[in-house]
Amino acid sequence: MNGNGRVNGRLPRYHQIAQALRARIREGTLRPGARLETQRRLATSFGVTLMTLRQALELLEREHLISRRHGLGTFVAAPSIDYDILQLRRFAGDLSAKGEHVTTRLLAMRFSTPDRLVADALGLGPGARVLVVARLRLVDDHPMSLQCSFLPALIGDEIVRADLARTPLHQALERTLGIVVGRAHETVSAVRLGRREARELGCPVGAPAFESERVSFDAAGAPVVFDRVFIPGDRFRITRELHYEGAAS
Amino acid sequence: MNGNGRVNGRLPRYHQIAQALRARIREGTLRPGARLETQRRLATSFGVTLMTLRQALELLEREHLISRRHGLGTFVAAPSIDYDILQLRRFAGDLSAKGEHVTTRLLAMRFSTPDRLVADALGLGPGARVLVVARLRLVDDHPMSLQCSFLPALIGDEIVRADLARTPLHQALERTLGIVVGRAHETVSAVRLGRREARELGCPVGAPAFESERVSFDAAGAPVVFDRVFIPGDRFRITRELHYEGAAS
DNA sequence: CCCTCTCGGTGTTCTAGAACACCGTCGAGC
DNA sequence: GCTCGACGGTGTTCTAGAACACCGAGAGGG
Repeated sequence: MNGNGRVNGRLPRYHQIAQALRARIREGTLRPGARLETQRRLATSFGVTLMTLRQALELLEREHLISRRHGLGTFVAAPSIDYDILQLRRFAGDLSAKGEHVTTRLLAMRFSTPDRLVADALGLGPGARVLVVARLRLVDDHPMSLQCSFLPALIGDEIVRADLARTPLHQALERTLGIVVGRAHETVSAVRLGRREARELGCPVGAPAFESERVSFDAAGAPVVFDRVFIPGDRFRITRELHYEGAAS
Repeated sequence: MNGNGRVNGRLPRYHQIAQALRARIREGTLRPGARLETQRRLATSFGVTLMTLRQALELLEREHLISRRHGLGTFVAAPSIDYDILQLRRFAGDLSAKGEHVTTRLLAMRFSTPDRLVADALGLGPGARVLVVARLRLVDDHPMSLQCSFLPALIGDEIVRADLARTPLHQALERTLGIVVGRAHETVSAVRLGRREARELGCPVGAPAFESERVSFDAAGAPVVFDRVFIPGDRFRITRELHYEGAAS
């Protein structure tokens, strides 16, 4: 009747519902293989429409937390096993090991509202505030990479005081808040440098560069920090060593 | 008013719509970066409700074919494919699993003298001859990567006969010569596409791209093949999952 | 000149209801 | 005893409309 859109300023209703169900699954109230209540029943009990509830289920299915089967029901999916075998080396940027002189210059640190990609990655609703930390990494006083980190406001409040020009962010997180990063997901693409990035890095606009976007998660699986890094292509390379096991048949 | 569900026995309406839009993108009626019509307008022109149209867009967004931006519009995404760097070599296999149509076009195969970098990597003296194999990888008939492989003449003599448009090089090496690649070293950098690469890949000259250079070694540790691959940055991303073990050691 | 605020356009979330489509089961008929 | 068809339960697709939320641009104030 009212088509209210959103009454309160928080997360969309279907996100909230998804979170609630996620919690039930994580806590074991809903065990793998168990069948959820009927969609209609769930909708009623959450006080929303069937369509809205289905949006929530959509999210969960995309995360492989549930599986819906036409005519049968909705089931908690078996936890997918992460068979990540190879321990990937770190970026070859571990230059400090090579005796290079690496420094960090803090460019900016302020609160702001993130763009959609960042907000999504951090699981924040639109309008949430984050702490943005912009840093320039220099090798032998030559700009090497431009890094923007985004932290949820609650975490950012505590981090603001740390001396991020000297202390690695991960270390600050651990010491100040006891947060340990246990997992991260990283995406690297090849892009052209924009005006601002080029200026900070001292490159011509449009120079080829790596852009890395990384989400780090704490031990509980909650997103902690989003990093966006630009590295000019002429100053950096990714190297890796591959080992092909057992050449199976 | 009818809430028809499905009148005909075919695909759901929103799937049909998604297909129609997919076709427009593939055929170039909608070019990357272009803005689609308003959701409301599209809904009207397809004769469906906003909600139904949005379901179609949902599909396309999940496929990374479009990107929707609140307050701005819906845009055709630059073709881009997530890929796990760990499995770079199993290129075709993974994509076809996603339902993409992957083909290889053999551009050239001839003997020539390699440049210094290649010769060094293969442990050859100056003036040695190598077999050069240039291949274009296409995903859904759209150029995806340009790959040049260099093999020492002795190996190349046997490989010339293989149908490299259909047979993976590694497979040909194993079947024809019993050579099994056991290890490889790869370097990835961000570069600007040169004239020739851009032409083959159908990109503007100077477009940002990944360049991967890889040396593969056989079980005895002898270099077997050198690969140089160009992948436009708007069609490819490296993704990886990192796991930080509990500060072991 | 710069900052702010409003405004129109665009995507987003939600409602209330209806008609399907798919699945397993159970009973009638052979 | 076995097969097939109806049935109830469950997920799926769709409608028509409404109220938001977000963004960029342009107008107005400092």
